[in-house]
Amino acid sequence: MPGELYIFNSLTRKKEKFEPYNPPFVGMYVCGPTVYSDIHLGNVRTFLSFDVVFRYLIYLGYKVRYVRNITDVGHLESDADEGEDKISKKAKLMNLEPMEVVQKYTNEFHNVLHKFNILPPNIEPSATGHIIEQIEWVKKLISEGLAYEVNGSVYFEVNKYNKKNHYGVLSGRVVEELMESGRELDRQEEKKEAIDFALWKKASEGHLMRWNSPWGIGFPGWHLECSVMSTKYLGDTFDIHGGGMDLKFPHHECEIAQSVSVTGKTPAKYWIHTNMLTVNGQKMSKSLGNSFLPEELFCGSHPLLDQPYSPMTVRFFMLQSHYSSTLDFSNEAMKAACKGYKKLINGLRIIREMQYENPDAENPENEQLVIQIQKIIDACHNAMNDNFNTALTIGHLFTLLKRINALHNGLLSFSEVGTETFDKLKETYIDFIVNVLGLKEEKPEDISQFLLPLIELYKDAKFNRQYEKVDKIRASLKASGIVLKDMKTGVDWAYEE
RNA sequence: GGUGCUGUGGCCGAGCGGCUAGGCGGAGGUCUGCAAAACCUUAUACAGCGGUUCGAAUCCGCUCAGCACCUCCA
Repeated sequence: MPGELYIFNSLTRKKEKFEPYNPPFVGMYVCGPTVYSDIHLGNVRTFLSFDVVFRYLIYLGYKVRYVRNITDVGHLESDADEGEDKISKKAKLMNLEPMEVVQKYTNEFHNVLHKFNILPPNIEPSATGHIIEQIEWVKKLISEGLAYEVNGSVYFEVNKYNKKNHYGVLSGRVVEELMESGRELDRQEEKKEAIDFALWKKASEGHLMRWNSPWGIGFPGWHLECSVMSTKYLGDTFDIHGGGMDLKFPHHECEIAQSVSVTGKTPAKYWIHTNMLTVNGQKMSKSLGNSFLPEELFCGSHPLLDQPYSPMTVRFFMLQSHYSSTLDFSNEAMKAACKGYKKLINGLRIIREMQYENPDAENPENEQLVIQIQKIIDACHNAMNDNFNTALTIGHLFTLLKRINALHNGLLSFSEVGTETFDKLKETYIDFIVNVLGLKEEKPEDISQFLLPLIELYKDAKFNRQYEKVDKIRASLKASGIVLKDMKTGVDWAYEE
């Protein structure tokens, strides 16, 4: 039985015992992508990290409602609430309707996550689907006296909020310092203070995404959607809120300020922030030009890559580090991960088929061994319970794998392990790899690479009149849905109809 | 300038006061027609300098190197 789960809470900067508000239910909100372009591998890391959190909570028996949003409006291009909306800009560039851009990249996003075996969330709300709710929130914030309207835009007044609350609880920032040490902030004609942030922006003439509001035609600010949607689907208070490190400030800070202002409560109990994927020690990001797309990775087409890497290799690679550490991408590390992954997954194939067999009186149950295996099984749980330490878990799984392989090739007899321990070993290994870590077998799709040499064998056997062999090959292919066809022109194959 | 983080053997990467992490790679061995796989054994570490402690990779101080956030970013 797994013990207690501890989570590092960014809000308190401490590891805390996980006690959901309303067990067995758990509410988890994770900030999703802005769908204005393809997601890169760094983005994938974040969603992968939360996928494991989601999976492990389910594994522990919680009923999880996982909400991950799609940002399809309001995310501005340049600094300090100025500049164009990212989606809007892309739409102009591609000569598409903004919602076409949104759909295109949302589809792509789903596609990519699916390849990495990342489970879909239970609810995936979009910002544009919640304009009405967002307008309601802006109204509330104005009536609370914490927001003000200027020229058809509405801003959150951070200073005022900070009098009664602490703007900066999460990121450890102090408002006074923020105001002093800010960068050139001369462009903020509208705002009272540079640190104020937009709740609603007036749409200029050419702006493509526009909605009617009490303040005129406009669109919602970026931070608002998460406050609105998280509380709508998970309640004023919920258990886990997650996102990448780089969202901590200002995005999550603003979110807290908004939610506290409207509901009077800090929205989430546990905040989880995942760390960045780096390349040569630098954060992977589009602007630095060191990012690559999952698709480029799968076919090895990017200059930084010297070979293709499969989705599960990448998944394994990422799980070998802790979500809270930076992870550096390199070809060497990926190649090592590729081998490691295959080793682990070969073990999965073996143990799935393996049955306890042949009790053997000469080798009675080895008490030491049994204790050792039990200990490692417990260690797997303990590792995951300790703030989702997937790297350690994998380490333990490799130790279990040694026993599995030894059983497989007869270096260890089943009776030494005993039925009970064997069952537990099998269950743990499969459960952790498949359900918790979300790793799966990658069966080669291109069957032709097996087919051709097999067909050669078939021809040889036929030529030598080894019909037993011929029939065997035929049967085995048939089992895979392939039929061989003897024709005058040679041997061909077809999918069985 | 402010806030925070990191520095582990050839590479990646856990560990956060005493006990072999692990993977890849290296060396030796077992098995095998050969090979591969697998199994067993093994070497190579905690950026530097001080301090606390019976004991430090792990705590404290300083130094050096690097990163992230403070602007859009997962």
